[in-house]
Amino acid sequence: MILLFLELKIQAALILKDAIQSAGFEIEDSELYFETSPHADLASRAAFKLASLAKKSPKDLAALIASKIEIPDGSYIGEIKPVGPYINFWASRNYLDGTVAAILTEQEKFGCGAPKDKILLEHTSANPNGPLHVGHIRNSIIGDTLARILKRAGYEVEVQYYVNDMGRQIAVVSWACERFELDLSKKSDSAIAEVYIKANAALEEHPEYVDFIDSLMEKVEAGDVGTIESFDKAVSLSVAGIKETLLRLNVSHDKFVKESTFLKSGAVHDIVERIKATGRTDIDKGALVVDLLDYGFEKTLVIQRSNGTSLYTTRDLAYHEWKATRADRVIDVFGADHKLISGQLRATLNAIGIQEPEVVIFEFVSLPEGSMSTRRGQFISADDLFDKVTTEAFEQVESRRPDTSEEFKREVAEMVGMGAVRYDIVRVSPEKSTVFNWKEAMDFEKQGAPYIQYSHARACSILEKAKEEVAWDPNAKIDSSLLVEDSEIALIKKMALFDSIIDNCARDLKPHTLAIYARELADAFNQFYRFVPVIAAEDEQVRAARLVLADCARIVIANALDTLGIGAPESM
RNA sequence: GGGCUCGUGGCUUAGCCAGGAUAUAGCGUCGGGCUUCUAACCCGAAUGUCAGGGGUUCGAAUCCUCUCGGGCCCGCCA
Repeated sequence: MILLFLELKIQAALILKDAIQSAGFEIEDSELYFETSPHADLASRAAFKLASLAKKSPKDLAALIASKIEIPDGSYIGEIKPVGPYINFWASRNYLDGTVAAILTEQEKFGCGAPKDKILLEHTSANPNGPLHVGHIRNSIIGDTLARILKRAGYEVEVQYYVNDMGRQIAVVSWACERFELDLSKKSDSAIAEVYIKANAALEEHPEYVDFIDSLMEKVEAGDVGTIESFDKAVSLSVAGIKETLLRLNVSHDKFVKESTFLKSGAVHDIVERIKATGRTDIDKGALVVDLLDYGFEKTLVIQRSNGTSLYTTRDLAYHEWKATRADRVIDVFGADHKLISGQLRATLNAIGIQEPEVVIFEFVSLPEGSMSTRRGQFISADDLFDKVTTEAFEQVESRRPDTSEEFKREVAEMVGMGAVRYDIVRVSPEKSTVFNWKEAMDFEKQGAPYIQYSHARACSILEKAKEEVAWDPNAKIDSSLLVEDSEIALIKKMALFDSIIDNCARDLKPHTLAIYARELADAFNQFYRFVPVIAAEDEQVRAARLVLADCARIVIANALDTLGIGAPESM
């Protein structure tokens, strides 16, 4: 793994720190105040911070520090200049040439970090009471993109889907399957949703049926074989459909872990005992509750119903205990409705000395008519969205590339459509609640996934043509110092940022930053494409260098798309 | 009622955690660009009291506080 921008920053820090010390001041690494800036490749605001201490103006101080700067030979830093109170850093030719060389050497590994700890990441974990809807896939897309980012950053990542196979909703599903006829001509998860919606309507009309649902839950908890089988059957049908949907979204899980596992193993019982041993528990109207007041929670947390059965929370505690033993870090991606409960979960785990998960919260996706609900049948299924988007994409391919084969059109439509869905969701930062909008989701003109994919296809197209027309050899040695045009340099610098983007995303657990970077990278390539002739370059050496640059762009765009879980078509 | 969170041009959105150089980009609008490597592209223009008030600071979209508006949550659902 070769560091570029991250290395540039390290070198800049050393140089600046030495200069500040030569100027007679002490400063910590964390006080160098580096920032990326439109005015330079890297800028420092350290002069502002030292100003009051030094009793000098930031401007004078910046000039003083700059005058003490010594750049070692071979540095990634080429020039450092004070501009007003700022100390601006520009990259050297060495950095640009190093970037091109690193991309060629590392290819699809470009941007990867050093090997790190093991992370266990849980995402999606939607209840198996119907198909995934457009709210659930925000979880899947954020979770899957994070998993890809963390892997590229160097972590060993195991991804899990936690399957609720014994809660109240599942009891309703199981009851629904017996009471109403399943239409198995449909996709299995949709068939489940259909009877689940009917069952909920029936329960609302006849509240007396609720006792029966309760008895089902008690039977499962007691290990009644027939009831467990009936729950399992319903859950399997839903999960099979959910897996199909996730596969199409290019989202994968290493394990589907069932809640009931922890009841059967005795882990749920054991963890309740451990919590009791802390002296924090109490009986409130027959239910076992945990006092978490010292963790800032006014209300107690119920971990056992008055009839003695466990709750989702109880089983989730046991699940997290198990996860903590399998990895160095545990990360959960949850919807905003889990904010409070995940805080209580963390507090309880902390109270019994178990490693707490890091929780990534995303806000809800609602419909113009209100929030989505499987129970009420108010949702847009992910399958429906995928079908509509890929159908629209197919029409686009048909009109833009009429001479291509049916198979080509279908493949491109799938990549473009699904890419558009993933990009549209991942580009927005998780803390914003959004309203689903068909028009936005179907728009391929804006700078979304198709824009990035198109730039990749363009790069591939140049290279293909070069192989045919000028017998281009991708392995031929080139002189990258011939890449001197503004748009060439801007493209190289943008590519060099990839490692630090991955690093930042992995640290902050914020995948939208990568989405924005990918778009800017495509932007930089498109400008190069527009302003600089590659195959038609007059000088043969220059042409060879530009072809390599196009190849580098192809590699980095493909890596960025791959990390976003979006396909990179060679032609579209 | 209480807690958490969001509010940035007509619409969508970056920057906010770690306060500093003309506030990011897209869509839409207006104008320009295909005899040249795929125009799902590129270039230019107009559009902002960064929800509103108050405070901290040499300096606030960013920190604190209040108000308003949207979303989510508030013990035996998950």
